[in-house]
Formats: sequence, structure tokens, C-alpha cells
Amino acid sequence: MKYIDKLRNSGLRPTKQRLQICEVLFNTEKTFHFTINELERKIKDKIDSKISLATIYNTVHAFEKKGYLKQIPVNSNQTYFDTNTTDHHHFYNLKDGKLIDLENSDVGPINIKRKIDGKKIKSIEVLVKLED
Amino acid sequence: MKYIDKLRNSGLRPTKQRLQICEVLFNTEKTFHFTINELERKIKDKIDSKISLATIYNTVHAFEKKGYLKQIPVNSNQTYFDTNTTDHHHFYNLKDGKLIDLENSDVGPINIKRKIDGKKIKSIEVLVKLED
DNA sequence: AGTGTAGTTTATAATGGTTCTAAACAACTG
DNA sequence: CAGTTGTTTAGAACCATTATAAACTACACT
Repeated sequence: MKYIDKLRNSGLRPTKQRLQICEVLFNTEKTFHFTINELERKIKDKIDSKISLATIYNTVHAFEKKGYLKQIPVNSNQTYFDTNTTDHHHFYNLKDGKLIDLENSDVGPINIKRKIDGKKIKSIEVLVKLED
Repeated sequence: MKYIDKLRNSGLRPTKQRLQICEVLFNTEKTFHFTINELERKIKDKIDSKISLATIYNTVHAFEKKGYLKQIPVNSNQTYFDTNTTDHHHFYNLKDGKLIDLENSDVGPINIKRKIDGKKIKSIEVLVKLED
């Protein structure tokens, strides 16, 4: 199976639930953004069996820790995730809470001139809020 | 009084509570970042009387809407606010959840080349996550 | 000053996303 | 196949935030 090795290599047991979630998250043409709520619905639509909400949370966090998902910093009551783990940025439509990918070429290089002693930069994320 | 006009000009009645919160938020040498929880503690420390938590939420949201405070997009279970409403960005120390201001000159101009029809850019915010 | 109105504060309840719990279950090892 | 460890699950707990609705207060107008 497609995702069994990926999971095993990450030290995650390839359980039925995780494989199903992999299908929903990664077996797509395009990457996408989601909240846990939206993912839950997507899973319900795609598979017959039910996956517990706790498992969805566990799995998403496990995948994030392994670098298969990214959290997007947005002010919202819900946490947004992205299946696109490459360096890129986002538009955030304040009206409907939807995110739109911004290619790196749409933003240009960002050069952080200041350094903090003993710290490394893990990521640089640009959020462009949109209004009407 | 210092803040009465500021409030009145914004269409906010200068109540005792709002004036006290103004003192805590704006009568400082340096701007700062805070969560509602931290602000509540700060208020308790500074004044004798008690301000209801609901009022603190109401006031912070009112001030944000008027542009006296900014929300900072960070992934955290709590909402972070900033009394520095000028255009600037943030380091986010993943270890302790603390924010550090990044002057605009530390980042350089950010030029968003892509446009979304019918939408205006309200803000551009850069979050630089730091790890050890 | 006194009165009416609209805006504000308050304690408390409700909401809702997320995490915890601990028991049942499933994947792996030998 | 048995033991161990990791995983799933339903439901409870947690906690930041928002809603409620009653008491209160700033303000405009006499």
C-alpha cells in the first residue's frame, strides 16, 4: 500500500484509520487547507466506517509533528492546517475565513535582517488579510 | 483627562472601566503584547476596583475595531494582541510562546504581486518562528 | 437638576474547539 | 501465539471566548 511505508518510516503504525486519513489528505491532485471540522466531514464523505474525533486530532497532530502537515497562523477560533508543506504564504479572506495560497514568487524573497542569539529561524510565514 | 477625547471621538463612551483599561494599555513607555489573561492580571495589579472579564473582552474588541489594538496571527489557544498598531512583524519563540517585535526595517518591504478581484489588502503580517 | 434613552457593565451560563481519560483493541516482537 | 506497546474510542473535562439579560451609567434634552 501507498502510505504504509511512509508511516512506518516515521515510526507510526500504519493503522486502518491513519491510512484512511492519508487517503483523504494526500491522495489528491491539489494540496488544500482544512480545519479539523472540515476534515471530519471530508472523512465521513469518503469512507464508510467512522473515525473518532479524538483519532482525527491525534493523527493530524502526529502528521504535523512528522512534517506532513503545517499549521497556518491565523486568528480564528479553529486551527487551520495545510497539506502543502513547502515554503509559501497565504491570503486570508476575512469575509468567509477562507485561505488562498500565495506562491513564493508572488511575494518575493523575505530577508530577515535581525538575529536573535541562540535561536534559529524555523519558518517565515506571511499572512495577507483581505477585505472587501 | 488624557483618554476621554480619544474615546469620545471614536464613538465610545468614556466609562470608568474603559479609562482604566486605557491607562494599562496605552500609558506606557513601550508597546507590548498580551493575551486577555495577562491583561486581566495587569489590570488587577494596577487598580483597586475590579473589572469584569466580560468587560475586558468587550473593551479589547472595541479598541481593536477602532484600530487602537491589533490582533497578532499566531497559533495558540489564546489570542494575542499588540498595543503597537504600526506596520511591523514578529518573531515567535516556539519554546516559550513569547513574541518579539520586528521593525519594518528588519524585514524590508514586502511586495505582494498577486491580486484578488474585488478584494483589498487590509494587512500584511510576517511571523518568523524561532527554535533553538 | 431631572428624565428618558441608548450604551455599558456585570455575573453567570452557554458554547465550542481541543485535550484528557481509561478501557477496548490492534499492530508488532520474539 | 502470547506479551507488550501503541492506537482508537466515547465520553468527560477543560478553558478561552461569547451570549444573556438585568442593573447601571453617560448623555441629550428639557
